[in-house]
Amino acid sequence: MVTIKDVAQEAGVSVATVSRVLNNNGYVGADTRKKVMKSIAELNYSPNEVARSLYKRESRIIGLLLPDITNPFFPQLARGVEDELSRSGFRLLLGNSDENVEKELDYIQTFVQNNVMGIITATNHVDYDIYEALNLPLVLLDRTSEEYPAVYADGRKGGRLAAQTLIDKGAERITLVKGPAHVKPAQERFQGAIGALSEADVDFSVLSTTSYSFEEAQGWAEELFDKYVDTDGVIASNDIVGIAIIHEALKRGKKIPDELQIIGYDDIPQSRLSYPTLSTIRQPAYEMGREAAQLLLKTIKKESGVERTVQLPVELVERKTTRKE
Amino acid sequence: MVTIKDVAQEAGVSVATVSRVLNNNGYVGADTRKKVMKSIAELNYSPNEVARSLYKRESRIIGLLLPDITNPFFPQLARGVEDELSRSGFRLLLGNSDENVEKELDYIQTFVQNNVMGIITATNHVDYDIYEALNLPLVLLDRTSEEYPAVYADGRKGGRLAAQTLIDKGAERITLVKGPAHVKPAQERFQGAIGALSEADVDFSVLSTTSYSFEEAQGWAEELFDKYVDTDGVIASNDIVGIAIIHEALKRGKKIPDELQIIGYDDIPQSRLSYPTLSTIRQPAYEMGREAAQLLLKTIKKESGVERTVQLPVELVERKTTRKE
DNA sequence: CCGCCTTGTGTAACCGGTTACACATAACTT
DNA sequence: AAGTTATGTGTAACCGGTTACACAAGGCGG
Repeated sequence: MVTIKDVAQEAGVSVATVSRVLNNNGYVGADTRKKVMKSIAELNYSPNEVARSLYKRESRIIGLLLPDITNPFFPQLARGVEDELSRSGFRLLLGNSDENVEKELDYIQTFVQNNVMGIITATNHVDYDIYEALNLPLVLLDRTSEEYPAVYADGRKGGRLAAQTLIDKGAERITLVKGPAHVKPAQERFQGAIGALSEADVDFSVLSTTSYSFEEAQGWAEELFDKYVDTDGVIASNDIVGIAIIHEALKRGKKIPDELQIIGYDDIPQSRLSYPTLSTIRQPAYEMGREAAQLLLKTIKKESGVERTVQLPVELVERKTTRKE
Repeated sequence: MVTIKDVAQEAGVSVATVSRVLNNNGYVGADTRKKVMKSIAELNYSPNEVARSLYKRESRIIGLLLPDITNPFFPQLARGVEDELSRSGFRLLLGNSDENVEKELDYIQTFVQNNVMGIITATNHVDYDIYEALNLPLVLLDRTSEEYPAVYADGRKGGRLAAQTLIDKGAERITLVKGPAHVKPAQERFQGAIGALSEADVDFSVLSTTSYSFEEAQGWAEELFDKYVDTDGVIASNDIVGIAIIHEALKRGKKIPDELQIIGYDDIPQSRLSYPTLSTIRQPAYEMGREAAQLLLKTIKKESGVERTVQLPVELVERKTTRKE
């Protein structure tokens, strides 16, 4: 490993001078600078971030904690975060929590141990002590909070919009699929939908589910049609479940959207590739990731007047699983 | 921030003793140990990994470089790597290269600067100097190599299997979709398919594509049916493109699998949710990630007799876009 | 010509851990 | 009882950077 000492020796100067050249601060004579640069290039030296981080008590790393990168909604968040962060030279320490408190605390701890400059987290447990004790810039992503800066899309409004859409398009026996109870955004969109349904003149039933996974989505879909045989409108808990429902409906010979309308949530990329293409409530995931990164960067730089929360708009994307009026 | 000094002071011992307690090495008296433990708990101390890493010249971080986490094949690899690695207390520094050399080199450099203990990379550029100069355990993932340990599934065989399947099931005018030229695994499966097609008695044509993205997949599908109107069997470059082709085919009123058979590649989770469900060549992505992590860990621990390469089997998954004999 | 400011560079302390080494005491050996 | 070994603990060097401080030399105003 080539260190700053090697460079100093090669250039015939002290390590302090090399450091000054590297960081472009303090006084350095023009020809000294040139010599040092030459030595750096010759030795192919690049400074050790760990040593730097130790002294400065900062780093160029931020921690990103997501529930499960395998759920297609999250890679987009992650890319948004990464693309924005890497423009400022930051790197990502990534963790999947599986919505599990222990894993989460574990990751947060190692983030801290590694001197991360900030944390972006999609947690359902902001209330835990660890976040409070955390003396670090923190941004919640895809989650709301009064205490911390947060970037999210309006789940209540989204749920409402999903329900209202089906109502407007003439669904009369709506089934509302409720996402996992411990996942906060799932509950918000559920509440929104319940609100709109309650105010309207429609029958509806609720199917409770406990996961978002591909493996189980098919099971929920089967359960749905077994229990609510004559439903003519389904509000899915997310697009994965929505696509599973399309699939099961076609298998059972239901005509979409004439006999059955379906609306998803998230607008993951593959929703445009389902058949029929899935109407859904779009959350701008990539944008959310970018916004969270920007917010975190501003907090790190201690810029004044930084927004506490950024709420991004949800939007109805009409495709082929809902009727044209 | 509470440091080892604080703990030492609180417990009335030296930092060396605290360190010995932490690392469970050297001699420590039973009651001293107890005192130290108590102080650690009281102060809620957890050691700074950065300082540790600096002295030991090692860390509990490994670098993972993937082309694009937004492509549904890769999150599975990433989860496999993470799940396996976290069992040994390692964390993941993640980068997306977009198959772009500069980004790749940039990430590799920061990995090194952060004292990562090893790197897992899905690169098309192993031949670059930087990997050679890298004095670090390296494992290639989803890529083959003579020089470095590698974990991959047999692309040639997979391509061959895809083609042979369509031939066996009676397709007579096959279209082979060729993935991006700079992506190595894409070329291997392409070569495999070409091989099988050349040996058989079928007409076939090749459609060249330059990306795997959701956005463009639909375009490739349209182009395919515009150019090769009467094709009755498509070998897609991956499942995303495969699903886009199903979609376009249904839109054009083709009967699947009677008039048109389609076979994908990868077996991403959503392939089970397409309609009709996509027949495909399965790569065990999660397993591949795990294997790569295991291989890397073994290399780090300098275990002897570590395999150079792990080739995982590809497998035909027959679903509804291919005929039953 | 003298005092002061600007410029340029080196020395050494520091960040928070780990560990080689020194030293002291207790426990065995023979 | 003296020598040897095992046990327990502290001091200080070290990892590779950054920076406070000291010091020297040159430029400039009065």
